[in-house]
Parts: sequence; C-alpha cells; structure tokens
Amino acid sequence: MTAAGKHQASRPIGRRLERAGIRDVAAAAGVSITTVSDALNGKGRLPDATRRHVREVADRLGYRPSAAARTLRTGRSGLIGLTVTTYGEEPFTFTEFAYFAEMARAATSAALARGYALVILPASSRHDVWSNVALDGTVVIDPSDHDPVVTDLVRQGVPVVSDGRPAGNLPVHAWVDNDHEAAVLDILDHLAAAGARRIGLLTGTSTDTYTRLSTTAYLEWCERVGQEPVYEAYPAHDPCAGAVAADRLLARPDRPDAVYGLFDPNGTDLLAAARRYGLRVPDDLLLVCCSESSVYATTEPPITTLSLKPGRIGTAVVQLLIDAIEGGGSGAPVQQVMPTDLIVRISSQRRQPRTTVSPPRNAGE
Amino acid sequence: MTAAGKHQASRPIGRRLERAGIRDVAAAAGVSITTVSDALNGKGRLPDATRRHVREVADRLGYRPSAAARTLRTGRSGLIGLTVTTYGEEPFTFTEFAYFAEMARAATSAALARGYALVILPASSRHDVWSNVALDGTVVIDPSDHDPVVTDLVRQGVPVVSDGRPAGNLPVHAWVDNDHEAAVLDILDHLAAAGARRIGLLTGTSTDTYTRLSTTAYLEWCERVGQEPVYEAYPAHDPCAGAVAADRLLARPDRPDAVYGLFDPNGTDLLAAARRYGLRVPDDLLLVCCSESSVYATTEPPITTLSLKPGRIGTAVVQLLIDAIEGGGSGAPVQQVMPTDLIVRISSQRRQPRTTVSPPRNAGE
DNA sequence: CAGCTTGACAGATACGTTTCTCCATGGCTG
DNA sequence: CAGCCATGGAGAAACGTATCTGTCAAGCTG
Repeated sequence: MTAAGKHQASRPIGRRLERAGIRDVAAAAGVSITTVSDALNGKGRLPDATRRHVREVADRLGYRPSAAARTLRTGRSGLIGLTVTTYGEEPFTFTEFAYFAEMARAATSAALARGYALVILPASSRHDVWSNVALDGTVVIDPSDHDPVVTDLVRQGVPVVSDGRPAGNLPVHAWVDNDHEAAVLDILDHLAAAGARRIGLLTGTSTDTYTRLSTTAYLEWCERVGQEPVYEAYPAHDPCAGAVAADRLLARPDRPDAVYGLFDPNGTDLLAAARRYGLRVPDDLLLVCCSESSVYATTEPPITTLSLKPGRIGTAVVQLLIDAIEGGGSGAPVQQVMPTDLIVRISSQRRQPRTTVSPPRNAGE
Repeated sequence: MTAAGKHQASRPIGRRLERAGIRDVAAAAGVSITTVSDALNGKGRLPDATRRHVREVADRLGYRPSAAARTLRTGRSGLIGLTVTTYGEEPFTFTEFAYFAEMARAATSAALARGYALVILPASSRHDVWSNVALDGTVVIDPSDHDPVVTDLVRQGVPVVSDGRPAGNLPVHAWVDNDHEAAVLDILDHLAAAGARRIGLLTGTSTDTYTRLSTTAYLEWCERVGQEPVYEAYPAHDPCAGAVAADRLLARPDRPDAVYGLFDPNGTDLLAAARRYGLRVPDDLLLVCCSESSVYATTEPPITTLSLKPGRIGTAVVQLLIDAIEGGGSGAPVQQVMPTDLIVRISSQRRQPRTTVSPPRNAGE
C-alpha cells in the first residue's frame, strides 16, 4: 500500500472527513504556514511563482479555510443579523410578507455583494441562540420600544441599523425610513383632486412608528382641509380583523367616498366590502392602499397602491451597516429618509367623461 | 495582595469594548477556567454552590462566550444554511414570495426551537462567502440539476436536506416534497366533478421537478379520461409572461371550460383574461390555481387554491436536517412526501340553486 | 569589505473556548 | 492503618487561522 509509512502523524479523531488544514497545504507545498496564509490572502510579499504554486496545491487538496478559526483570529465573521419582529412565537405575519420578502431579498443581495451573509433572527429568539452566533452587525426591522435584544447588542458594541425609525430612544447607529407623512399627504391630495369629499382611513391599533406617523398625518390633513376624520383601527397582524374593519368603515352612517388603507390586505378587503354594499369602485368609492403586492394590478378594478420600495430600503440599510462595521463606528448616527412611490390605477380616478359625480346615496350632512 | 500584583498580564489592544473572557470570570470568581466552563455549561461535577457563584459572577461581568471560539473547539456553529434558487443575480422571484416566505418562517421557527439559526445563502453566492461561514448543515430549496454549491457541500461532509426532490442525482441526505401527482389528479377530478368538459393547464417551461411532475400528471389524466390536453407553458419567473399565457389559453379555438394554473399569480391573471373575453367565473369557466396567498379568499369571485403547505415542509426539512446533524449521518437517505391542501372556493363550483344571477353590466365586448 | 537594505520566508504566539488528564483531599472499608 | 473510591477542581492541550518578530541570503553603497 502506498501511504503506509509514517502513520501520518496526524490526528485521526477528526470530526468528519479529515479536512485539509492550512498546515497540510504548507507541508504539501513545501513552504511554511505563513507563506500559505499570505499567498492565499494576497498579503505578504511573495514572488508570483510561489503564490501560484501554493494556490494550486491548496486547490488540489480541496483546502477550505476554517471560518471559525478565521473569525476567532480576525474578530470578523462576515455575518449580519436580520432581526424581524415577532407576533407571539412566530417571526412575522402574513400581512407583511410582501414587504418583508422584498426587503430581505434586496438586503441579501446587497450584503452578498460586499461579502457578507444574512442570519435570520426573530427578535424573541432564545438568548442562547443570539449569543451563539458571532455577528458583525445587525439590521433590525421596526424595532419595538425597548427591544431587549437590540439594547443588548448595542451595549456589546455591535453596530445596529434599523429599518424604520427606532421607537423610544433605542441607540441604533443609523436608520432608514420612508417619509410616511409626505406619502399620506400626497395620497390624500390625490384623492381629493379626484373628487373625494370625505376620505376615510383604515389604520392599525398598534403603536409602531409607521402607524402612528401615518395616522397623525391623516388627522392633520383633515384638520387643515376641514374634514371630519373617518377611520377605523384594528390590530394589523390579524387578517380577519382587517376584513371586519373594512366592512365597518363602509357601514358607517358617515360613509367615506374614498378610503386609504394602511396595510397590504386592505385593498381586497375594502373591495369585497364595497361589493357587499353595492358600491362601485371608483364611481362610488375611491380606493388606495399601501401594498407591495402585484395582485392589485389585476384586480377588478385595479387598485392604486403606495409602494414603500422595500428593496431600496433593504439595500440602504445594509450599506449603512457595512459602512459602520468596516469604517469603525465613526461619527454621529446617520438617518436616511427615502421617498415612496404611488402607483396610480383605476381605483383612485373618477371616470373621465363623467361630469357629474354620482353623489353618495343620500347626501345627508 | 488581591490584584495589583502581577500587572494583570492582559492585552489592552482589544478589538472594541474589552469583552470579558472566560478567564476574567475565572479570576473574578477565584476558580479555574475549567470550573467556569463546567459551571456555565452544566457539565462536570460541581457542588451547586460553586455553580451558582460562577454563574452570578459571569452575569455581573456581562460575560458572553465567544461563538467563534466555541465553534472552533466543538466543530458546531449552530448555523444552518437556507439556500434559495436564483434567477439572474436575484435570490428569488416575486412568483414564489408567498411560498418562500411561509416556508422560511416555519423553518426559522423550527430551527430556533432547537437552538439553530438560519443563514440565507443564494445558490449563486460568491464562493468566498459560502466558505466563509461555518455551516452545520444546509437546507436547499428546489436544487437545480447539478448545483455546484450543493455538490461541494456534500463532498465536504456537510449534511444537506432539500425541499423538493433533488433533480438529477444530487446526493442529498434527505428530502421533503409534496405529492404533486396526487394533488393534480385530485384537482382535475374535482373540476370534472363540477362539470368541466375540457380542462386546461397553465404550466411552466422550466425543468424543475414541480413543473415536470405536475404536467406529466395532467397529461396522464387527460389520456386516461380521453381528453385532448389544452395547455400553455411560459417561463414561470416572468410575471408578465404569465398574464400573456393566461390570455393565450383563453383565446384558443379549443378554449377550455376549466383551468388549473400551476403558479401563484395565475389566478388573478386568468381572472383578468376571463373578464376580457366576457367569461363568467365559475359559470363559463372554472378556476383553480396553486397559491399560498390569501388574496384569493376575497377576489371576485373567490378562487379555489391548492396550498402546498410550505409551513409544514419548512418544519419537516429543518427537523430532518438537525436530526442528521446531531444523529451523525447514520443510515440511508430519508424521503418524506407531504400532502397538499385544496381550499375549495366559488371559482371551482357550479352555482347550485341560483336561477338568475345578476349579470355583468354588458356581457359582450 | 563592513554595513545596510530588501526580499522571501520560518517560528512562535494569540484568539477564547472545551475537554482530557491528572492531582489533592477525606471518608470509608478490610 | 493501608488501600480505595468519590468528590472537587486545576493544568494543559488542542481547534485552525492570522500576524508579529525574526533570520538568512543577496544585492547594494561608501
């Protein structure tokens, strides 16, 4: 047999498949460990011949540097946490799928392009899981008031960037958010321009920043133009509650002739409710909702949606985070406000030729 | 003397915030490193008093074990890769959002419950990113024929479990998949029972297992019942192509009176197309599509959907993977076939008693 | 030709754990 | 009282990498 000689001198108690280590490569290439490390990482000063030789030997042995060892030595893991809010025990709810999916997709791409990978970590994770993964930094989506995990991370000196303004005084290093007030005002103006006299709002009962800012903007707008606010609030993470709230809103005596829904499923819910009450969209009711879903392009009628551009946000958040990681936590916290995108479809436009707008059934005061 | 003596011997060049290490705890508690490790991990044989004392000191110092060091020593990182197929440079497409999101959510929860976290890793990741993260195992979604990354991982001895039957002879350790044939046959029978004479199929052009199995089942069913197949295939990752294909299918001279769409957006696309051709659903056209989206509960009319139960699949995949990781790659590959769920709504049922239904405004074009 | 720089590498150490081996002590039994 | 076991704990060896500090020869300069 060939390899019978020196009983190899290595430790055959290897975990699995006796992976080749850097010293095996060094031995095989007839150079020192230092040289291998330098050659592979393009560091020291070596003649190209040596560099090539080492690389080739490494390839031949199928050498893969141990991520754990490298992390231990350098203090960098190349891992970024993606913290998602939780409802009960579950990571995120159906309501936010489209937003979250798009945001995560963009974040993943952006991180990858800079050599980082994302770790999904629900905010309510068991502590042992959190501390068991070496994170270079964390993206946190819509951090709640005093998220213990985030606080903990910040205290450990791990850079944290949040998607959405941090509630309370969470000391994140940077955040990115949409200009929610501007978005709402824009929509209300758009609806008013389309002839709406009484614009209603479908909003949430939770205290997150998005809901709060949007609702406040709505109320302010109402006050400014002298309209009585007409809104229904419901727990946004419960899809059934959304349908009920939509129905309630259209059942009111002071029924609105236009509605903006803050959450993704509101569009279909409102459409269904409108149908139940025999309201035609957009003739009797103008509709807009905030959603990333493409289904609204093909509903009957297609519904105008506000896109928060989660992709842009995901990218921005990751860039900011990696800058913080690599640049060293220099300077003051960065905050970046991104515009939204109103995709106007039929549901928010009065039919053109129609001069007289069909008034609500009984115009009562 | 207590401290001051030996000038501490420590290195003040610490990366960031001089995190306390295990030896700091040992010193502070007046015991050895071994004792601290044992006390914190509940291993050795120590009196409860010592154990408590060490824990308390560790807490006081805010000690967090270094994940990197632990991983290096134990060979376990507690990290599981979640590999998603890519189209172009992007991780996944809009078509699969709902499925992917639900699957990822369940997988995250399941992993977390067993002390693992998930790392998102697009299949086309740069190699250096892949090898820079220490993975205990990997979940791969719909692996393509000879995915280089998966092959590489398997060769390194990393356990791999796939969602969907592995194409080709990818040597995964286990897989979980739906019973796609049974699902399609079930749907076709269901539509036939509702009175359909000619059932059409909206399918994909790609060669993945799902598309292939489903299409084959359809063709077989057609042959068995003696129906001429009527189908359109399109590149599933292109949403616009889907709308076009739906239109084409309903424009055919041998127009089907029922359609099953294999992909998520097919429902709304078909509905839109039906509207264009003045076809009433379900009166003139029965509709079913495969989707995880809840919007189909509130479309007009609500559409019958086939759910693949991605949550169940995600959970199963993770369980299998962790079993493989912890149990040691014992035994033959496991394969697990999970049932699907047909959610019957109005679109696939002929109206029962109703004599006259309020007809659409003007039926013609 | 002594002394200096520079290129090309080798040796040794540290990163922070886990764990294997080994050493005290003290209370028993035979 | 010698021998033994159980208990409680300390020491030291890995794990695999990245670097810091040398070393040695060759090529210069003055």
